[in-house]
Amino acid sequence: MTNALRAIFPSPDHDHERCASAAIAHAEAQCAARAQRLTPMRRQVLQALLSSHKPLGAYEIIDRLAQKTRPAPITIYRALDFLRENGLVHRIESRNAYVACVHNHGGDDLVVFLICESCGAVGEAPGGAAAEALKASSRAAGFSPRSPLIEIAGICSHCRKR
Amino acid sequence: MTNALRAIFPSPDHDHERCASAAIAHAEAQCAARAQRLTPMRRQVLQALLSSHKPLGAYEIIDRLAQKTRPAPITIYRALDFLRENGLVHRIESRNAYVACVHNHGGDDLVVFLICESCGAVGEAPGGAAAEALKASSRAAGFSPRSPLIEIAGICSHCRKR
DNA sequence: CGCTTCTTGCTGCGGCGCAACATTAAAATC
DNA sequence: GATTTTAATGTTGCGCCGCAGCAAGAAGCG
Repeated sequence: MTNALRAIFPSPDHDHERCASAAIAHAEAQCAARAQRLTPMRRQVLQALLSSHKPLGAYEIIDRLAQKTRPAPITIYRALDFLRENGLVHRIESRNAYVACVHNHGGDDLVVFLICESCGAVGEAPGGAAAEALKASSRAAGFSPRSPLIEIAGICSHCRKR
Repeated sequence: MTNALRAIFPSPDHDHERCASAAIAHAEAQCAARAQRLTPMRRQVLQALLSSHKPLGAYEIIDRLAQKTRPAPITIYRALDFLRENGLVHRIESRNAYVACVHNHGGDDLVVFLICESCGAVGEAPGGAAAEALKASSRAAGFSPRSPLIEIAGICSHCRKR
């Protein structure tokens, strides 16, 4: 798990071009497989989120798409809903913001978000053992868990070095 | 941990009167110990939250306090800030709402929230092993965690029985 | 082509959260 | 006790968040 976490947090000098285009390619494949339509609007929203690993609020997304016509908030939310339903985007609850998923995990897989308070980047790690343990223990307590939400704020290694 | 989770989720037929007054007493003790002032406003906000184990939004709190004068939102937020800083109230990020703390844990202790989607009640359990494991593994990944946020939505045992 | 379905646009609204400043109340100091 | 200092509350205002309800346009299908 340690390695998974390390591997997953975006390094400031990774090949982000490649990273983003891989995510787009995955989105296309995912939608094709599910017979879902990755429309221009949805693609634009996803690309806006893929421009960095920092979560964006809906209104920030609007600003970035505001080339000719400025889309209404509801338009963005609908695109985000679609992308989330298809596991392409996550909502960061503690930020009221959204990040593109670069992890290619199953739709209902548990994910741990590492949120750097310095650079704002968000890393996404498989929940793995810890999440399963949480589910198991809450189940043992008579609670029927849907899926745990785990967000960890802190300082990433790259920011700490500086 | 299993027992802790079970013990902590509020049963619909627990002695809530006692539960709430104990929390108030603890708040007074806590504030006295820290030389902090539990003003009428702050006490009222805490009591509003203690009226149930369901998280309340800031504007719901306003409605409940609206006896004579309707406090402004900022007033509530300031009271909530104070109560949170003193570990008397938690914010449920996934709900944009707040619950009174009935767990008497240390200020920076890790807490797991069990949120029943049926009755809306929130149980609070010591994060214990799972939270420590999360911190440890994120630290091993070079990440310096502040404190993990763990919220688990699902159905509580009392609602499931019905 | 006409129909159905999906997607997007438009209008409007309410909750959330706080900044900046003014006012009042409580502590501290003399 | 009067004054100064500090803390708490009130007032005004604003921007983001998230969606309901309805209308219009685009894509798929027989």
